[in-house]
Amino acid sequence: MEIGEERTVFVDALLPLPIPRYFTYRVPREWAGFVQAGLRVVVPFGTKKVLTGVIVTVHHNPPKQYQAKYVLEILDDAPLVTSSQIALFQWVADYYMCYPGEVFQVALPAGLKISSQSKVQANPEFSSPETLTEKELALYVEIRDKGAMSYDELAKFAEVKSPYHLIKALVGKDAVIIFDELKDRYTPKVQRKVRLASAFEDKLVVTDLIQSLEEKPKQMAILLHYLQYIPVLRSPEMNQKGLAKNSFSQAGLSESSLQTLVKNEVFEIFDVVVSRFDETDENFVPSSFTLNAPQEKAYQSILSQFQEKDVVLLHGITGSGKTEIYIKLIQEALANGDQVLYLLPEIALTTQIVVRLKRIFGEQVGIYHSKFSDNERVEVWKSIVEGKYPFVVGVRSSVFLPFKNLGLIIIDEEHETSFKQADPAPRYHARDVAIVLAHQQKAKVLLGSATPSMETYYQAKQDKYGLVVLKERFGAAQLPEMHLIDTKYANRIKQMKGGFSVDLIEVLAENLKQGKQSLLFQNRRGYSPYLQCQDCDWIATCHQCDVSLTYHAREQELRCHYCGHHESLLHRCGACGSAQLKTMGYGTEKLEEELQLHLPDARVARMDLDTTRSKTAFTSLITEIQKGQVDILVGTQMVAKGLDFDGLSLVAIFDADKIINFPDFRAHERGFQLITQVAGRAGRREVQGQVFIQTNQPTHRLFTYIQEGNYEQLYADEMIEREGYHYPPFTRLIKLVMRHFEARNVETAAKDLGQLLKAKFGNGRVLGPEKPLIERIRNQYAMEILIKLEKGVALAAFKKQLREELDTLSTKPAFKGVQIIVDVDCN
DNA sequence: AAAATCAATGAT
DNA sequence: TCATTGATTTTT
Repeated sequence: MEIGEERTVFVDALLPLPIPRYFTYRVPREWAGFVQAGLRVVVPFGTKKVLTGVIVTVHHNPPKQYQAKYVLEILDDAPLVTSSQIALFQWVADYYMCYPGEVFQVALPAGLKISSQSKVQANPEFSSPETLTEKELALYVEIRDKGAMSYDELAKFAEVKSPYHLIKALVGKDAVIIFDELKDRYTPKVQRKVRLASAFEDKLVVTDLIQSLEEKPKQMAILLHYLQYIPVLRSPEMNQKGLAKNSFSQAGLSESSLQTLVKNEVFEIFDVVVSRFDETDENFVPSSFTLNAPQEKAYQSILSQFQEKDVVLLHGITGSGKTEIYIKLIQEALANGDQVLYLLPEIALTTQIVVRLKRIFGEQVGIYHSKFSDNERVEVWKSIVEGKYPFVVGVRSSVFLPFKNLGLIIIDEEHETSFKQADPAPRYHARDVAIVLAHQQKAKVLLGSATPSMETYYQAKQDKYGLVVLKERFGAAQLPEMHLIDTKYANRIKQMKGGFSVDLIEVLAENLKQGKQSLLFQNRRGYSPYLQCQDCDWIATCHQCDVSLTYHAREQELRCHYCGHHESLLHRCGACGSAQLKTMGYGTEKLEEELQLHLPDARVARMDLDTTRSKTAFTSLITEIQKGQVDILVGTQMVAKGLDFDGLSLVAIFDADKIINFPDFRAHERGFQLITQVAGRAGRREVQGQVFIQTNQPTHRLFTYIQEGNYEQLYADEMIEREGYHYPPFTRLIKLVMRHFEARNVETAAKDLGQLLKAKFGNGRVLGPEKPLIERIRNQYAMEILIKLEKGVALAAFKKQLREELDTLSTKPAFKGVQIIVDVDCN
């Protein structure tokens, strides 16, 4: 080809779809010059659908099998997705056995994905309704009355699964029109501002203006208010920035007088795009602090271990002041010009730690969190691209942000299972992806935890990761004192009042008398997990899941915590009709109520999913507790993470047995972590905290380890167990879940697959198929197969084989309609 | 994943 | 013969 001759430009785009390939589109000539990888494009896909994708490669190879469609739109001037991000998406897809499109889908905030939805509207020129059948007419009338309807709505209205034929008929008769609704979901936040018209940016003119308003006190007040904040006389250049319009109304000044001034062209109103996070603290002073001796030692140790190792584990007991060390490291990295990512588990993020980081890092910090609206996520993404936030505090999905020069990643509460995404693919572990991301960017990773995961601690012991231990609590704080309450014994000597032992009520009462706060932990929301008939033992269950329904007292409802189904409270047994229905078991709601009975003077509050649905509810509850307006807080595991209340001196664990008897190989690890974390909430200041644990097996060794804070012994025990039974960290687990509406279909399919995998990969490696804890959810039956891969197995090759095996299998008749989910490194 | 197409079954 | 439903294929 001649130099200078124009060649058609094509791009391969990554689309947010579960399809294992990129799609090629042709670029219109006018854009050919500036297309590049990382730009978002809007492309047609299928018949009448439009998607947002990202350019992965730009080339000149026309596809041979088909005619490429045109790119419809290019959304960015500069790349919004970096090439290293695309590489990371690919890695995640390979490792977690899903598709790059699925990773792209979760990585990109919805606001950055323009979407189209096909809708139908009535044709205004349609004039011959007599040609329609009765059904068609009804549908036509509905469409006309509603203005527009989506396919889904249509299908629902017409009570058919696929509305396509009906629509085709209506379109054929010219009764309706199909149209695409394109919507860019991101709307920047604007602030309405007021400034003086440029003619008044002169001292003399302003002085004249003041004189002319002598007789108009209301307008004068407005001008003076403005000059108070924007001293135009002294520095006219400040006028351009203007003053927030709402500041006038907040000061109680007249809206109409302001309007008059605007009309007289004294003031002008304009909009600026503002960040959603800038509670711009103009007087912001970075607060400084000094590390105590153990912290300083740990800090130095981390620095020196970073010389050799890319990942260091900071094992510091609760209250040892890990955060100060993080802050020091972050400050150092930022001073170096590096970006920093601070990963936190979902719930911990809405709390005090963020406030504190904001106070220290001011406008440098961006927050990436699901409790914020999607607009805010978009803003963080764009700002990072522009280099505005060198420091990001975020949840799981923030590992997919467009970092360019990360120097440090901190993963706090490293052991938290919420770092692993469970349901829609990609089922990734943010900690592990972060380590890959760090490697990619040549950054260091600091994992922090009081109770590290067995996997991480193992890596540290194997010398793969560095290890720094921090054993002393910060300041004068002491570790809490632990007491076990034997509920079996208490029951025998009739010292139980409902689920409360008399001892527990006594210590709560005593703490209340001393004016101190208590925390009652029970990992179960709602009023009671069962509703049971006293005559025939029948239990209310969900009609589409194999679980009991939880009674929620406030709504007077029975709820399924798995499918979201809810119904009003039953008054008669579903089997025998008896009215003797009784709530069984204890949820947080019931504990709240019983506490109130036992301790009528206590101010009891509850913190669980149900009371903290909104961001405001959560924060207002926290301030209430901080102000000391709550004596006893009843809460689920969300209280275990990152909450520090100074006045909290007593922690009670209502039912420890549930936690440690969980049928899972990680039950002891989880039990140790959870109870230690909850206990750590007690006595953060000078006062020594008290922890009371109700259990019917007080001699269980796990409690001894927890009481002694003996993580090492737990680790040693677990290693023996896990090596013996081939569990992580000695193996890697891949879980296959099969689902189908017919129990028999899943069972036969699972059996087939199990046999095939055993034959192919060896009996020892394949476990199951087994029924999961909950056999049926949303009317879908499930079966599980667990694959254990010992050290040294070539993972990538194995996964490729497994993928091929699953793909060929899914074409077999026994597998028709059976959904197979692959979960790598499952929890 | 979603929509179109193909195949099979049922109603008039 | 047409309509409806379920399964399979295609998407660039």
